[in-house]
Amino acid sequence: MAVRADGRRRVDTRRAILDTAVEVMAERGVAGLSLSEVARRVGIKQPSLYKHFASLHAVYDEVFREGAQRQLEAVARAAMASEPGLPAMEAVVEAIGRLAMANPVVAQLLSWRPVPDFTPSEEAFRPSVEMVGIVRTMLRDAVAAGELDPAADSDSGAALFSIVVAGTLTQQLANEPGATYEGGRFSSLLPSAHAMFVRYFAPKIVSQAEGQPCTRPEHRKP
Amino acid sequence: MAVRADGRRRVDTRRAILDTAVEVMAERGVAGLSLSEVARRVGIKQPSLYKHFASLHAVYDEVFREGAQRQLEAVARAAMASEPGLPAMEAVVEAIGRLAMANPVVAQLLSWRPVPDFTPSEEAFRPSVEMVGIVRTMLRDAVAAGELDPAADSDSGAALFSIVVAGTLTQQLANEPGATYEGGRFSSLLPSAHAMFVRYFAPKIVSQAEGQPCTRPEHRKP
DNA sequence: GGACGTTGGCTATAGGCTATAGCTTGGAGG
DNA sequence: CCTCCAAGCTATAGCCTATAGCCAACGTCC
Repeated sequence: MAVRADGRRRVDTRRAILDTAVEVMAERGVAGLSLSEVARRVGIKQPSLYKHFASLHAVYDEVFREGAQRQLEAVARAAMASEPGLPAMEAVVEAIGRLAMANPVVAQLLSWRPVPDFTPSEEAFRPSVEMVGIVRTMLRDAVAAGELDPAADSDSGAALFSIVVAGTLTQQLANEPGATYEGGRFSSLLPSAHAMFVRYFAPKIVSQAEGQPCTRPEHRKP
Repeated sequence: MAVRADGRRRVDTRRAILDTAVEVMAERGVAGLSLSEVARRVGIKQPSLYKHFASLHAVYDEVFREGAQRQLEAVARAAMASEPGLPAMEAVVEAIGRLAMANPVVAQLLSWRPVPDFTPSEEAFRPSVEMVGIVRTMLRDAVAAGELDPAADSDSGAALFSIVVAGTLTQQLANEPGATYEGGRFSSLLPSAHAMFVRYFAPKIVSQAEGQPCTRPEHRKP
């Protein structure tokens, strides 16, 4: 394996390019990435960069893939760590929210299409597809546990779930990109947004075993 | 007023530039606008374009301003045409949805920040600010009519409303940009998304006058 | 131990973009 | 009739992506 004058190996340079790319995007906007600027910061000439990535889009694609992968892992971890059903859903929502606010650039790349002509490759997209599967499983679990109406475990249920979660985060990123998870005007509403979803799909038939027969179902304070 | 060789006047050229800009954005993505391409299509040389707009950002700004203005008008019209309260809210949500799907490019420019370094001028943003005012009024009306809990008429109520509406539309635009309002996987859920909001802020105290005292509030089928 | 292929740099360059400078021209208004 | 200026033009600087082609050093294999 070839070694650079300063002793850095290929993998390191590749890593440096990706990290610097995210850094540049953070400063100039996702669509404002410039390979020339990245090369300058990494300390190589711009054409040398093409030894590591075939094109600007290839850099975007790799940032997308790694971001999707990390998101998938965070979601899987959160889902594992909690009881199946609503607790898992809550944990997952929080995990996505925190990750998005910690990596706003990657979050934008994942949830919008901000770069002209760039659509992620199938390969880069795979983790996202897998994540949708996890979400569907969570919904099924919550339905099975009697915590949600069966209607929640459907395409439109999943779509509404993603509307609520992604909607909150994209509003946050568009309007107050620098905020923290707790401090953001929108991101701090993520639990409420999730509660909105849960209430909408509240099960219609209250179990006869629990609660008084003639009580209105609890209204959690909005 | 000077007249061009082909008889077009200044205003017409300006109009043509703006229309062509939207056209180019539709083809190449919002951030993919190129003044050179616009000039080519309008039939003038690229530097001549600077006689009408000071910069690329100025073109974006004007597209933003006009888009925000049209959105404001659509919202105001929809709100006027319906009973204050929930009917007006429903009408407004539908109006925003239809307008966004009919002008996806402008909708993206309004609700994301897709262009590096571009933030709309205060002037361009004014209609959007005014629109927030209308939304707040609608929420207040619905609370006054006893259709929503007082908690809905608050900053977080308004934020949740915009999460639900903008969230639905941005998911649609990001994932299926070409769809129609009715056909879109997400945009077709806009009424459900709105219902989600309404149910979340359902008034806690049911008027004693109406309904049986011991009935669970209706659960509209999700 | 030496020859050689591969890796990862480099320079030069083509062609696209925004933006500025400065020239030209024809119609409007005094 | 003459002047002025709006709105076109060419030329050019300086940024960008991407390609072509050169070269040094390292690892490998005979």
